[in-house]
Amino acid sequence: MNRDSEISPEATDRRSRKREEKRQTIIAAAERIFHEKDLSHISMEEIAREADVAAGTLYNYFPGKEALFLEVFVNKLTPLFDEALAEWESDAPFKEKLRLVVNLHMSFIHSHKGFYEFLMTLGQPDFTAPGPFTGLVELCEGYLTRQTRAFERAQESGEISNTLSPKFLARALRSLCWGMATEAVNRRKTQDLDSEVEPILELFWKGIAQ
Amino acid sequence: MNRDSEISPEATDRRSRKREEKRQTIIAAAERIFHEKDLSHISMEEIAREADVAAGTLYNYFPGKEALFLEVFVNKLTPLFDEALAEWESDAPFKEKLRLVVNLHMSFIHSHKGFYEFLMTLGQPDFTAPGPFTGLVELCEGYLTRQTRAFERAQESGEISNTLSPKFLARALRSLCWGMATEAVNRRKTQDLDSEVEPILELFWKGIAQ
Amino acid sequence: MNRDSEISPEATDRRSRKREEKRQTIIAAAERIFHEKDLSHISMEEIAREADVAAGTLYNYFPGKEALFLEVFVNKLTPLFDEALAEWESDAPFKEKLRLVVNLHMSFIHSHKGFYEFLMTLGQPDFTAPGPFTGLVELCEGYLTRQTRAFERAQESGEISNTLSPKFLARALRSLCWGMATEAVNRRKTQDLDSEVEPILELFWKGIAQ
Amino acid sequence: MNRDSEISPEATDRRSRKREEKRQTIIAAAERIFHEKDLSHISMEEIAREADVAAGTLYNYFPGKEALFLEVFVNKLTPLFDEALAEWESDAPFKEKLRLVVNLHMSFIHSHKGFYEFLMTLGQPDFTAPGPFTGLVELCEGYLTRQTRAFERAQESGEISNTLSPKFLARALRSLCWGMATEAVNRRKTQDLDSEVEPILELFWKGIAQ
DNA sequence: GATGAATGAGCTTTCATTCAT
DNA sequence: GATGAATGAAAGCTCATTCAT
Repeated sequence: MNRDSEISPEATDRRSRKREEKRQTIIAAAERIFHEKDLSHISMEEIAREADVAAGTLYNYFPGKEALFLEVFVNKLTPLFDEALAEWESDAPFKEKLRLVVNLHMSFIHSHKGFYEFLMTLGQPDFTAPGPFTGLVELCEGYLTRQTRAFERAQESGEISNTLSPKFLARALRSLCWGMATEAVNRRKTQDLDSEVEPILELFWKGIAQ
Repeated sequence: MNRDSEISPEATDRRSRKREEKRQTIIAAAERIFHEKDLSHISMEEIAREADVAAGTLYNYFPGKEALFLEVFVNKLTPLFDEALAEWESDAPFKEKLRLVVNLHMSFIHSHKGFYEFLMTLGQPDFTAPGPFTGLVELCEGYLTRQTRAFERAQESGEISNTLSPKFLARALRSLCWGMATEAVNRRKTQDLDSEVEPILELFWKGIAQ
Repeated sequence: MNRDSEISPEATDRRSRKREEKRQTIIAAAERIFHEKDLSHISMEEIAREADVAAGTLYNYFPGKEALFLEVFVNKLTPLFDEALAEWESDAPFKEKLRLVVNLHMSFIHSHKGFYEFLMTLGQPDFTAPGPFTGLVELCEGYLTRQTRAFERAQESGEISNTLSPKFLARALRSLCWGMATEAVNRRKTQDLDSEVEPILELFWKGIAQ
Repeated sequence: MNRDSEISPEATDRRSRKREEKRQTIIAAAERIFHEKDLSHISMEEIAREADVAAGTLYNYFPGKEALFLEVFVNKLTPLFDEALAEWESDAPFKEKLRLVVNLHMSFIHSHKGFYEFLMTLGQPDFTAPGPFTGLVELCEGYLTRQTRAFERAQESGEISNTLSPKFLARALRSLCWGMATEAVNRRKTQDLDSEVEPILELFWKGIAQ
């Protein structure tokens, strides 16, 4: 009853809106830098400079470096995964869904290459041991699981061959997308990313077609 | 009569043999540690301890940390690539060569997971810009190029479909192998690595078969 | 007619009463925390949280951390010293007064151990040099002086031996109480604190008895 | 066989002698500063400056700040305790031993005031919980235990009254010495420290004499 | 050549204090 | 008056690299 007695609800609202905006400013700054560098080469000082705040300010918003990046990852990956899953669970023909999902991932990687590099390391002992990035590992696993179910259903309905396990297919698709996109991005041929989609689709589709 | 006049050739030899031995001792030590940890978490002190030399000694053999690891990578990758290329250039049926190469890569990854994780980061600006690991990037590119030629020849001879570019195929194969092996290693199901080879082969082969 | 003309005395009163209440709320919060931790491990943020106000508010009531704690100490010590002095200045037999005062101090220490620990550091250069805690040093000195006079009077009236200087006796008594209480509290034998009173009294009394 | 092969034993010796000297230089520097300030106000940087080395160098000799100070304390306290125990275990008349030990402690405090202040805080939860200073706590306890036995023997032989428990006496003596010495030092009347010995002795002796 | 002590820039993090709202 | 976000100067600590021996 004490501390709120003199503050109008609107003021509180505006403040928390501003706060949320700044959180996003910081996350965006971290993301921009992450785009260019390895996690271990990014300093909090650098993020602060990019976000145009003092170093100490970061700690008003995130308990530490790892927590900050966890949010960066989760914030970016969640909408991607949601969109992809909506696709998988639609009624379109399987090949169509495949094309759309590959497109989705490729263009995401196009603009978020650093994420995928980092995600490749999530299996390292440091991370699989319960730790700061456990939440992220789980997020990715969850997505993979639901993707696996999409392959399962397609096999059951006879849309694709059931020679290979659905789990293998989900992983293989992921590997192909990541690998190809990474290569393209690394070589700075990002304009060609779209042109990579059809070959992947063709290779993969021929590989699984009934 | 010149400044070398007092050193016998044999002594020089023995000295340089000893020197080379110590170089290898250090490289081997670095490799053992790299097997367990991220590059940025390995300290020169730690390598020195593992190699049973003083920290300063490392700098008599390598100009710095990055140069040391460059050698580690090159030393391990060269024999792998050589063996794989010998395979590609043999006269066996293409599908057979494919199986062998996939096997080769998967089992290498099995015992050198850290290498692949590191290699995934080589495309980052830090590295593609001329830098300490340029040599490594070139080594990998060279391998990829020669692998590409193997696909080219197989298309020319009609052994495989020529719908997809050989360069795409070389990269797609690499992505599949790395992606699948990494997953397997991450999940600690290393004993199952062999069982991954056949699915990859099947998916890929169906995708490219004439 | 002057600038206060629009504020009724009662309103002013109520305001200053409220202000004083909040001051006390803050002091009480700081005291509760001080009970558990070293001064240098207590943050203003923590005090604010405990007092259920914002961090900035503390600075409307106290110029800074040290000033805040100065008040904490003075507020707690003043009643203790007042009670002890009332005792010393009573007409009871000296040994009885001694017992009561020892009891008073021991039980105070029992529930305010942190205070005494802190007081032990007041002699450090940081503090004896005129500084934020000068007021506290003076308060303690004042108490000691009046306690010294109690010993003086007892010597003059022949109640105790006058071999030792009254100033020495006052300090020795304080040392004994603090030392023994601290030990007891440190050892978590706080339930035994009462049983420490009699030995102290006996040792001290035999030491000064006529 | 590798790393030592080229280094003569003398060189090794000289090096470790130098190392030990520097250790002592650092400990001495830390001690000088500790003499003036509270532990929590001393920074590693400051110690390094006083010892005329770089900040990082400190960490070549001690794993951290606490470990450094632990050594400071143990190094200074051990000889004091040894000397005092030799005294206690001698055959001199008890009163004589008492005088010597009081003298010993008082003059030690005279030149190491900071130590005693710190020691007073050793009972705090932070420290009694197993932690960096556990070793120090044990050292002090060990001394107190042996001092307690000295009182015990004196009671058994009838040299002193056995009304009070020997443990109480050991603690009371310590409290008196510390308290009185601290006061004297705080007031900068260090020249008068010697004159404090006799009053303590008189008070304490009358208190325990048979 | 080998050694390992010394360096110092860099890191992440904490926190008393200020100040716009 | 109250708020809490922002500040920035520390702090403790790590480590690649240098260099006298």
